[in-house]
Formats: sequence, C-alpha cells, structure tokens
Amino acid sequence: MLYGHDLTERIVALHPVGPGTMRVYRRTPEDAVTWEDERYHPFFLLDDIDLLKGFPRDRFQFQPLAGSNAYQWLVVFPDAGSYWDARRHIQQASDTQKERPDAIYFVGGPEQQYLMQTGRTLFKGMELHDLHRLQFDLEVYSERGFPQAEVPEHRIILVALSDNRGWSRVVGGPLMDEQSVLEETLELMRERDPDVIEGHNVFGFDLPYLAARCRRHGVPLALGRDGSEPRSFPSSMRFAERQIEFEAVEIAGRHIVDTLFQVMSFDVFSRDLPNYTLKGVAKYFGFAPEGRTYIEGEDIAQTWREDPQRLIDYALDDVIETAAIAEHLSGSTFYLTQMVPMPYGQCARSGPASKIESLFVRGYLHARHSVPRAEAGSQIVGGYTDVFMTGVVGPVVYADVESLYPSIMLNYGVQPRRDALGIFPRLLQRLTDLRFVTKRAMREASGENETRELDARQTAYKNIINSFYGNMGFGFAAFNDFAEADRVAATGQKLLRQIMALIRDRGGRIVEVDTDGVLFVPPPEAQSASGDAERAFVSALSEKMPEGIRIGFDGRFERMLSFKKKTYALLGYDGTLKVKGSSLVSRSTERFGRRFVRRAIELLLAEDVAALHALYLNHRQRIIAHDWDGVASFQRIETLKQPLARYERDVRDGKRNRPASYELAKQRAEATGEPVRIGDRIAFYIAGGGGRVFEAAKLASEWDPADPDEDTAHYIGRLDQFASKFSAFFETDHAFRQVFSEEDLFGFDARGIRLAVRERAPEDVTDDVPF
DNA sequence: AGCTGTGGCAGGGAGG
DNA sequence: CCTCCCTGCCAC
Repeated sequence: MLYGHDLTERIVALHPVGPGTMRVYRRTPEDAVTWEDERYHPFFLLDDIDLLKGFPRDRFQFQPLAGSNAYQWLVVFPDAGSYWDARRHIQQASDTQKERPDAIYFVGGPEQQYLMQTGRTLFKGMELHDLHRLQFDLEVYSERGFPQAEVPEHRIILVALSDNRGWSRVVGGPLMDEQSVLEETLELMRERDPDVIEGHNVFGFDLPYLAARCRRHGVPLALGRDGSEPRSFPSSMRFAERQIEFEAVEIAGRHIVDTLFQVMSFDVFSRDLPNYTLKGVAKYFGFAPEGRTYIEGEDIAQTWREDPQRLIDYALDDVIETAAIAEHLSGSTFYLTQMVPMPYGQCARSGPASKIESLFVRGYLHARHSVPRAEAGSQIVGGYTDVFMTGVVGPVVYADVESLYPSIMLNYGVQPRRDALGIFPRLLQRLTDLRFVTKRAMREASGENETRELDARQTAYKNIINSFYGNMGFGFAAFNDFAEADRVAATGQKLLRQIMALIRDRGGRIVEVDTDGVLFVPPPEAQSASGDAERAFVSALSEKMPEGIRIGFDGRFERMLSFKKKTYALLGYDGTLKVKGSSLVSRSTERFGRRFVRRAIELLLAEDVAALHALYLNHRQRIIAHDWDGVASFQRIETLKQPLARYERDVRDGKRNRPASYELAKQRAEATGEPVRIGDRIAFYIAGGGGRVFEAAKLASEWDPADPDEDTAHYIGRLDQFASKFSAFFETDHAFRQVFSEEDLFGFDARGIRLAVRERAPEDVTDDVPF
C-alpha cells in the first residue's frame, strides 16, 4: 500500500502542462534536473452518472466501482481541455441538482491525481539535503505604517537570497531602482533553479507583495521552471485551536515552504515559543548568527538612508536564519511526501485530515472500490481528566500509556464502519511497524546526520499515526465513524481508571490524571534517590495491562504544585520548573503577571512565605511607580479568529462581546492601512479613564514611557487577581490575605502561616465538586 | 478548495 | 453585585 522503495527514481517536482499531461522533474545523480511529459487522466468520483447528462458522450469514460458506498462512479476525461475545465463542467452539472451539493468527490489537484494513478511519490530514495532549497526575504521601504503594495513609495529595496549550496546574495542598493531589483532577483532565482523556495511568512507577505510590485512594473513574475507565473488561490490552515487564512501560491515545478507554518505546527506540540517572528524563533532554537544585526521594522527606512550596509547585513542574517529554521523543521514533512500522494509544497500547507484521506482514497481507487460519504453527527466522548490533590506535594512520578489511542485502535479491532476494504487497521499497523523499525535504526545509527534524518522519518510516521483517531471523529472525513471514535475514547478512560486503581492498591496517591497519563505520589518503598524504584513501580503497572497496552515512565519530580485540572507546576530534581495550564502560562496574559505567577510558584514550592510577601510588595510598588520594562511587560496579546465583517455582524446580533482586540485592530486599519486579517495578534494595554475594557484599551505601540498613561489601579487589580489564584494553597483565607496585601499596623509575620494540601479519594466523588 | 478531536480555565460584556 | 454565555488559549 505504501510505495517508494525504488531508489532509481528521484522525482523532485510535478506540474500539469496541458490536457492530461504532467511534467515530471527528476534530479539526476549528477545533480542536474531533467524533465519529461507523461500522460495522466483527470478523473472524478460521482455518486450518480446522470450528472453528466448532456455532456458530450465521447469526451469521458466511466467505470462503476465495487461496493455500496456513496461515490460509485469513476469518471475519466482523457482529453479534457484541462483538469480545471472538466472540473468546472461537472461542478455546473451538479449545481443544477441543488438538493445534492456533495454529489462529486473531488480527489484533489492534478498532481495529486497523477500520484494516485501511478502509485508514485516524490523524493524517492532522497534525503532532505539532496533537495536544492533557496531562501528569500524582502525588505520594503515605507516611511510610516505597514508596507502597502499599492502605495508607490512603499517599494522593495532589497531582496536577500541564499540556498543550501552555500550561495547567498543581496539584490539592491541605494542607486538601484525597484524594477531592476525585481528583474535581477527573478533572474537569480531562475538561474539557481531551486526545487524548494523557503521563507518566513512568504504566503502572508513576501509573495503577495512581490507579485503586486511586479504587476506595477509590468515585470512578469516568471518563477516557474517552465517560465510560467505562479498560480494562487485562497486557502486556510489550522494549527490546533488557531486557524489562519492565506493566499496559497503554487509555482510550476517547485515547492513553496513557509517556515511560519512549520513553526506554528511545531508549537502545537511544544507550546514553548515566545512568539512566531523570525527573530524570536531563531533565538529560541539558537540559530541567530553571532553579532546578528537587528533593526526594528519602523527603523528600516531611516537605516536605509543613513547606513544601507547595515540593512544589507540584516537582510542576509534573515535568510540565514530562515534556512536554519527550515532545515530544522522540514524533515518530517519531507518524509511525509514519500508516503502520501501529495506534492511537498501541498504537504507543507495542509493538515493531517487531508493527508490521511488521500491514503484511503488511493487505496480504494487502486481496488476500484466505491468511496463513502462522510457521516453527519459528532463525537461525544473525550479524554478523562480529574485532579485529586491540590497544593504542594511530592515527590511525584508521571506514568503515561504509550501511544494510548493508536494502541487501543490496534488492539481492540477498531475500524470505521464504512471502511469496507479494511484499510484503516492495515495502514495503521504498517505505519506503526515502520516507525518501530525506524526508531530502532535511529538508536543504532552512528553520526549526527543519520540520526537526524531517521528522527525526522519516525516523527513523520508518528504524526500520521496520531491523526488516525482524530480523523474518525472529524465531520468532513469520508471515512469517519463517531461511534468508533467514542469507543476508542471510552476505552482510554477505562484503561486510565484501571491504572489509577492499580496505583492506589499499591499505596500510591493520585494527584492528577489527564487522558493518557497519571501524576502520582509513589508509596515510600517506590521512592529512591536513583529513580530505579520508581521505574520498577511503573514497569510493574505495565505488566498488569491488557495485551498491547504499555505504560511508560515519563519522568519523576521532586515537588509539584497542583492547582486545577490541566494546570500544575513540576519541579525536577535538576531544579528545572515546568508550568502547565492556560491560567498559569497563557501568552495572552501580561508578561509581568506571568513572571509574578512563575516566581510565586517557585517560592510556594520552596514554602518561602516571607519571600512571597516581599515579591507581592515589590510588584505592587513597581506598578505604582510605572517601573515597567517597556510596554511589553504589561500589554495583553490576543489573536483575531474571525473576519472583521463576521465579527461585526455577530456583535450587532448580540452573539458576542466586544473585546479590545477587534476594536483596536479596526482603529489600526484606519490609521495605518495595515489590513485586519485572521490570525493577526493585537497587543494592547488599559489606559486610565475607566469604562469598559474595550473603551479604555489602547494599542501597545501608543504607550509612551515618557508619559505613561496606563491605568495603575487596573494593573494593581490584575496583580491581585494573579495573587488570588494562590488562595487555595493556604490553610485559611486570612493567611492568604496576609501574604498578598500591604502590611497592616502590626507588620507582616510569616511565622505561623502554613500551606495546605487538600485531597479527596477518587471513589468519593463522581462529578466535579470544588474543594 | 480546504478543513483532526474533547476537556478545562479565565476574561469580560450584557443584562438581571 | 451576580449569572450567563461567548471567546481565546491551553492539555492531551
């Protein structure tokens, strides 16, 4: 079912060139790129062949598919004017049948259809470094405000280019006009002839800006390997709870990889990045070149006039960082394209659901079997979460079920009801085996490069494997099955309760559980300096599990501050502190609050009440004195998730509140012309004057340290709100208030103030009862 | 033309 | 004041 073992074929890119013709680009062992044209058959799946009534009979062929799923006809247009023509036509045909808007299953673009028909994948037998990857970054001159492509003075002044062959160049200079910059850039890009074009936020900024400026000068943006201009279409991408809309761009014979997407995708799991800017991410990974030049966006114009060489250095540092980030994060996507019938660029900008579905559809087409329609409904059951102890406890051990949902799916015969061919279990088993083999090879690998490649490969398998469960509960997935998804989740809950019972039977005390893991205080005999006793304790648990379910030891911690469900802090034996939970670490809350909370957690873990009181007083005094480390320390940041028009309609209809973020984004759009886009992050603070938050809020960029106008009473209130989280950790409310308030007439005395641990037994309580 | 899920906490506007 | 309800962010 998985292809890609023929080492002789090194396809790097594809693009459709005419009716049923695909241009196939191959990289030769000598590193040259050759191409040839191959036939493919544009095709669609229909649920009713009558949809083609009236369409010239000699222009299509059809074949009935086996089985009784919804899409029972495979219709091929051997010489359609183009794939898109054929598509438009049957789209129109189906539109006349208003009651069945989903009568057609769209298999995907021409490249995907080609890969499905031929069973080929891209990059066969290649490693990431075999690709030729070029990075680019624009610097735009704008006197004030956000650069707008329509404003004549807002012009491209520099383009930095680099590639993974050690080549780099900055195009532009004080004496060079924009048109020449554009022409020389395009010429260089064609000469280098990369397989992949990489950049940070290229879909959001660089590519559309470049396109607009080229149009303005009448310079064709001929970046395609065949000299063609890019094709673009609106698209969207989801990263966990965050959705961003963008204009997707395709360049013939090449792939575009936006490192911003890779970064956001990485952060879904790490949840650790300070921000998604190129500089921030490069610093986080340690990729920033030594002595790197930094220039704020608003200072670019001035730097360009006074010290252009500095801007040139800066632009070059940008692409060097982009290359490092892409190198670091694109591995697993690269290997995914060796399994999934999708071009690399598409793989890099689509979510897991479409990847899984393409695997299914390829299997079904190969067997000439009909394809089901998604069932309506929704998943009901989710993970089991609860907390049984709050306060400072320890030591604790974290035990988790290894690959909980995939293990359940493999060992309990899980299969979507309409998966007549049984692809789901076979594919899952195969991917799991491949991952196992790859991980073993990785452990035995010598050399850093080999290890990294194998790690990227096993991560690619992991990502796909983990998506199988989510896909069953996804409303638009052809092979979804909500009942089966519920069965998986319910089985997971049952297993977790079994583990909890085992731990308690052996004298352990459960602190908190979440979906597939348990944090618990081990019994005294399972506490050791080396951690061996803890490991043995967990192994013994694993022995008691059903076939195929294994419990792993995922760490032990000296102390834990347990707060609420999904909200806690862990102090490692090496002194590192891990803080979890939106109310403790949310990036939307003010930085001073986050730091205050973190420091307070450290002090609570050390049970240093006197220092806690001092910490509170210190923060309070600094707020009163406007003693901030810039506006960044007290601004809040919120992400816009809806188009402005939709937001305003919902507000009008009374469906939603008026938060500061949208209101300020509107103001900013009016003032600077920077468009309001989904995914924009708005930084703001509360200025004096009172009223509702959205009325008192101002953009963070408006704050002036020389004339601070933030609402001190508001920020004292915020500090108290942060402090109030900790009231549950004290024995009495009075004790809490003594610590987190100014001294009263008798002064502050930490003696006699005790922290409290509260505990309840799992069987005592069935639903959520607050402590 | 594309889109993985549920559970949980906090903030804040609206309206009693 | 309080509750209700929506949104955003996070854990897994």
